[in-house]
Amino acid sequence: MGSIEEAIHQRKFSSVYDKAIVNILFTASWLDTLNIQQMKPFGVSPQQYNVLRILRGASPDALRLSDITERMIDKNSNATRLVEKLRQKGFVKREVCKHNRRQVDIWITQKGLELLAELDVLRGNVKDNFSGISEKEVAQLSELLDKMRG
Amino acid sequence: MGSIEEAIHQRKFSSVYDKAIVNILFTASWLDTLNIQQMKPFGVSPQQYNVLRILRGASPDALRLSDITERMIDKNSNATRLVEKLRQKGFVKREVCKHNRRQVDIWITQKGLELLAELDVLRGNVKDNFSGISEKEVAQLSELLDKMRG
DNA sequence: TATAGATATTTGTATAAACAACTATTGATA
DNA sequence: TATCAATAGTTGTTTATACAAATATCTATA
Repeated sequence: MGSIEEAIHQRKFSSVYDKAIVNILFTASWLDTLNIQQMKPFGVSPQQYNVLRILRGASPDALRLSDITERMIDKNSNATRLVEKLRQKGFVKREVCKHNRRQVDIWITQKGLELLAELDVLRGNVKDNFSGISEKEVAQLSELLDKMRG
Repeated sequence: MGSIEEAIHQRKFSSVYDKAIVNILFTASWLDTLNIQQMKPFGVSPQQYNVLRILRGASPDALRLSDITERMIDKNSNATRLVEKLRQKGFVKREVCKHNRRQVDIWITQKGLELLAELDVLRGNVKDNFSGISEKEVAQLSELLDKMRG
C-alpha cells in the first residue's frame, strides 16, 4: 500500500503534524478492518476481544467493570454492554460483589480462555504480518506515539 | 498521559508488535475523542469534516462519490449518507452527472468553505497541541506507519 | 440515624458503522 | 440491437458508539 499519500490519494498536507494525525487515524482504521475480518468467524468484535484479553491478564482473579473500562483501548465504549454480549456467549461470568454491592466482578471462563487460545493461533506470529519493518523500528513507533500524546 | 502502559494499565505486551498495534489503536481513539469534542459545537463529525476537506482539496471542481470514498480515512464509511448529512446542512451541493447518469458530482459550497475556515482557526496551529515531540520526530512517525502497513 | 453527596453501574436514545443486497445505468458483444 | 456483465450509487438491517440521565449502593457527618 505504501505511503499515506497513495493510500488516500492526497498529495500534500498542511503540515507534518496534520499528516501524522491522518496517518494514525488511517492506520488504525486499516488495522481495525483487518481485525474485524479476522475475528468475525469466531463471533467476537475487536472490542470484545480486547475485553477478553484484559480479563485473561487478571485470570483467575476477577476484575470489576471499572477496572475493565480503565484498561480498554477505546475508553468511550460501554463496558456493561460488551460484557453482557460476552456473557451471553459464555465467554465471561459476572457476579455482584458481596462486599460492595455497587460493584460487579467479572471473570473469563474456560470457554473464553479457549477462544483466546484459538485466536492466538490464528493471529499467529504477529510479526509475520509486518515484514517490512524491523523490531527496533516498531519499538520506536510506540515511543513516538507515547511522546505525541504528551 | 505518558506511556501506553500507563494509559491502559498494562505492564507487559506479548511482543513489541502487539504493543505497537495497541498503541496505534489507542492513540487513534484518543485523537478521535478530541476531534469529536472539538467539532461538536459546529455540528459536524470527524468523518464529515474529512469529507469536507477532501472536497475543498478539489474545489472549485466537483468530485464523484467514488473519488470521495477513495480518499476517505475510513474506507468503510458510507459516503452516500455522509454527503447527504452535509447536503442537509448546506455544506455541499450534489448533482447527477450529465455524461454518465450513474455518477454523482459533489461540490463544497461557500458555506462549507466558511465552516472549514472556522474550524481551521479553532484547530489553530496544530503543532501547539504537540509540544513534547519535534517536527522531525513527527515526520518519522508517519514514515514508520507507512512502513508498518507494508 | 437521617440525609446529602460520592461512587459504580445500567439504561435510554440518537447517530453512525459494517456489510450485504438492491437499483439504475452504461459498455461490450454476439 | 437485445442481452449480459460491469460500474456507480443507494438502501436495509443489525450492531455499536457517544453521551446523558437514571438507578442503586455506600460513606461521611450533622
